[in-house]
Amino acid sequence: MASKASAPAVDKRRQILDAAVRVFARQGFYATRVSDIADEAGVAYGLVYHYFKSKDEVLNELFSERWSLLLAAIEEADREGSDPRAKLEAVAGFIVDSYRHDPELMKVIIVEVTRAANSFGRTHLAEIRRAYDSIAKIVADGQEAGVFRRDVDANFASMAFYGAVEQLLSGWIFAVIPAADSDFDQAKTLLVTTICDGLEAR
Amino acid sequence: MASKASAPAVDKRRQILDAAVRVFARQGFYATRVSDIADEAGVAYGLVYHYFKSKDEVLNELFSERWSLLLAAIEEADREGSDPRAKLEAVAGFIVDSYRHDPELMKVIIVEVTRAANSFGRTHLAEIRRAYDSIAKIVADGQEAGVFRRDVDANFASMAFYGAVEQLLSGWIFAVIPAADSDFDQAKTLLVTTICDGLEAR
DNA sequence: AAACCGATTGACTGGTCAGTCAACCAGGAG
DNA sequence: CTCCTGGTTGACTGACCAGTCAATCGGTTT
Repeated sequence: MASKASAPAVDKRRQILDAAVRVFARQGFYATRVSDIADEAGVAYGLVYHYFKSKDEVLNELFSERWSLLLAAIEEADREGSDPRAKLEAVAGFIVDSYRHDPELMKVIIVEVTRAANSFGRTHLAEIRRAYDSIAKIVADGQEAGVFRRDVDANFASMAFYGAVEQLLSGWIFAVIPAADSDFDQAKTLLVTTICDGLEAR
Repeated sequence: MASKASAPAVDKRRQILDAAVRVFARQGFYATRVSDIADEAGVAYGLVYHYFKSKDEVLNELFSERWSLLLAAIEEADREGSDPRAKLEAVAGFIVDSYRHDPELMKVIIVEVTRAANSFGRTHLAEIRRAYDSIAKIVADGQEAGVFRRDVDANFASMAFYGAVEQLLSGWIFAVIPAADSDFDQAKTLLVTTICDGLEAR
């Protein structure tokens, strides 16, 4: 019987996925050769095809793995948050922390999938949409409760909020804005302040 | 002497650029063959290389052409606007109108350049940044004038604002939010309302 | 009418790469 | 010790395509 001890010393499949993240982040999906992934993972070329149907499937797997966590986090924020604002802060916090924890993976997901309207973005549109919808629901509930104004459509607000978050990550990815630990912490509250309270002095 | 009448009946270079927009928008840059562009433009394959050094240069040209208009528009908004809020509304308005007027071109610019951190986004980073900076300046001036709160960093606010705008276009591109004429008009004011006044009821 | 010249054509080439596959290896079972 | 199985290897191939280039065309100049 195959005991745990006799399992392969390392999970090659995982090894390939992790290597793919690094290479995709560095070169982009299209500029990445399957051989780059294999080299980075320290396995033979053919092994990539033992675990994955195609190069596309590697990226699909990376995306779905991570995005399902995001969806779960948004739904948990909605369930557990005390008020709409706290819920939005939890969502922003999760995304920012995801980036802080694994910037390469988040870069790949955003650049190659979420913002790629012509390739993987289309493929995963349904999953991506689910995130927008969940955020819109938070806003709509806030309106229902009288906390949020009703003259801003909830779907519209959801896009604006998510767009602001993603653009921040984009700024970090492009290195156009500073990305120190303090910046990440500030970002969470600043994001919610901006969207909920607005820029105008009062 | 070459009179205007004897000039080529149609500007083939322009014809190629316009065709490229349509093809890039439909298939994405990477999935587009140079022959697709030539076919769409109704010219021979080789002519594309008569007018452009490479396939990349076609996209570069499309981007730079349009982006310089955007930069000019932002700076004009800054110069002519009566107050910070009006300036931001002018910026949002210009971008939204750009999309309304030529959605395919804006799709290409956003999807293939602005959001492509690994390829053309890097190439044009300086130009893209200039837009962020100009918007940040509008915000900073607003803070200076006491109209905008000072506890939200101007660069941060600029990213949030631009991100919200771009995500809206993205929503239209992906067809996740409705894109009727009335939606475009509403978007302009809603965008500014959200960012300046915030979502909270008051 | 002959030379000229830039615009236009499209067949061709050289290089690249995703995906295949036959062989190899390790270790468990009989 | 031999067979079997599933993980692992990497050379190979078929397709694809960006970019080249020699030939052609049409209008101008002399």
